[in-house]
Amino acid sequence: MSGETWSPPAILIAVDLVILTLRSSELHVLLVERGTEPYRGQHALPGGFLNTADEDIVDAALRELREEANLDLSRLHLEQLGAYGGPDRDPRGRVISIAYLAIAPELPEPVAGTDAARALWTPAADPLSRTTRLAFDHDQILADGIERARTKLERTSLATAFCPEPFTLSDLQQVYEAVWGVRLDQGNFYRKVRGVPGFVLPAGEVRRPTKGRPARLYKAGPRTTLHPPVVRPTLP
Amino acid sequence: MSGETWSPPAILIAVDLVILTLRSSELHVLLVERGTEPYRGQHALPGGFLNTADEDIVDAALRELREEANLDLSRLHLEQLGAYGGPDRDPRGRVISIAYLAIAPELPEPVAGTDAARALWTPAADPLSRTTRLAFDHDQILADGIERARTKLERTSLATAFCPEPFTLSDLQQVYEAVWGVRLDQGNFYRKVRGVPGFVLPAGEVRRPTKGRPARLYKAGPRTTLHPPVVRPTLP
DNA sequence: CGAATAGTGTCTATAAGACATTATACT
DNA sequence: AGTATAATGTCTTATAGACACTATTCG
Repeated sequence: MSGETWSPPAILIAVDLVILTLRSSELHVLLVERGTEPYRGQHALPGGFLNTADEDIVDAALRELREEANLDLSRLHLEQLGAYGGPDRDPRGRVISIAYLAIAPELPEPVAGTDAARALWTPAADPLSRTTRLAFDHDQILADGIERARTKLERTSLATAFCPEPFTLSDLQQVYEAVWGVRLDQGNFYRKVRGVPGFVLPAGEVRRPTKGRPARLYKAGPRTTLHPPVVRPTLP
Repeated sequence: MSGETWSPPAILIAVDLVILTLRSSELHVLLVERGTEPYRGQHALPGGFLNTADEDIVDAALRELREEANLDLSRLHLEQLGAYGGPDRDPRGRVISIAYLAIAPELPEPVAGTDAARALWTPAADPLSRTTRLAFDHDQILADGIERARTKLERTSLATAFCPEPFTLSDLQQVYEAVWGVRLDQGNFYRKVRGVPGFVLPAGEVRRPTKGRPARLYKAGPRTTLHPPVVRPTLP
């Protein structure tokens, strides 16, 4: 840090959110349709500008989260993805966006809130196979967010953040399958999960959809880092 | 910039660098001694403010890198750590810093450059055991940088970025041992590394320190992601 | 030769993958 | 009974860890 007396460059700080959840066993991301230029009418990640110079960045992310999505905020995972902002990112001027990854269990009423009319859940298919391009560099941010979620499933208990509590081990397995886009062997998955002490804790019992044997219920345990990790099937 | 209804919050964008390298088989980080307030005389990560509103952030990071460290820029790894900036981070006003992790092999002359007098390599011991506190939130940034390097050693070929080419497998092993702070079995390490196709490629042969059998030389291969990963010994 | 470092081989414990089997609900 | 889902068990294979052994240089 050196300079002291020159006027600061005019740079706007934005916050963008990659909000992931599971809907009917599929990974979904919350998008909004832009009502103003630029990229009017196109889909984009929810977000907005920092209100004041002394607003905390995480607070701004939480504010946007409340405005856009009606999620279970009590069990919310929120982490920063990073800063995005090439000089030509926004035609209105220099904008640097701090992107956040948010993960929460689905709620009965998925989309409602101040700006709800503009918000919609869309399948978070791999950006490559995505038909429409997102505004700004949001395709890149979304891809980074999904990749972050995928890698963190291996070594952290992030998967439980997708599940309303209490959940069954089948629920948890569906999280891994949906986020990774693979099928896992049920028996091996059970053995793995229950072999990591503190990952999940027993809760009670219930039957789910009037079909088959009732499943045991669990809640997230105190362990946040997984040893040994739940390894993703090797692709190459 | 067009005329806006509200003037943008006065926010300064800074770039800070966690520059890691290996010196005499120990992980070191480049620090500078601050010559101005605040935190005058205290150690800090090298960095500076964005020059202009249209300067690319990565360019600013590279500029600081050139100013502070005389490293092998041809084999440089540079990745973003994230944005840091609580409202009270800097007493001079609102500053949001984009932190980068830089990794490069050591050069014969380690520190020299424009602001070289202020720069010094210090052992990157775990921040907990560190005796002096860094300025601002740089202890946190440094800890995040080291942790990022540690996890990326497992699944990427990042370790080769620490080694001047060509390198021996012992050199590479020392990288893992220094960054992870563990001892690895040589035989198992050889088996592992050579079992990942494209991780390292043969180069020639040489003897290193007039002692013992000469070691084969390698250079970094095309593979950047490691399958299967080089797993860190389980701690808990 | 001995010391020192490089590299290979081998045995064992552990974890993963495939897959069969049992368990418990429902209609 | 028949079906559907949950949970456990078993066998095989791959991999990690420990460690002994051989190889090649130097003095």
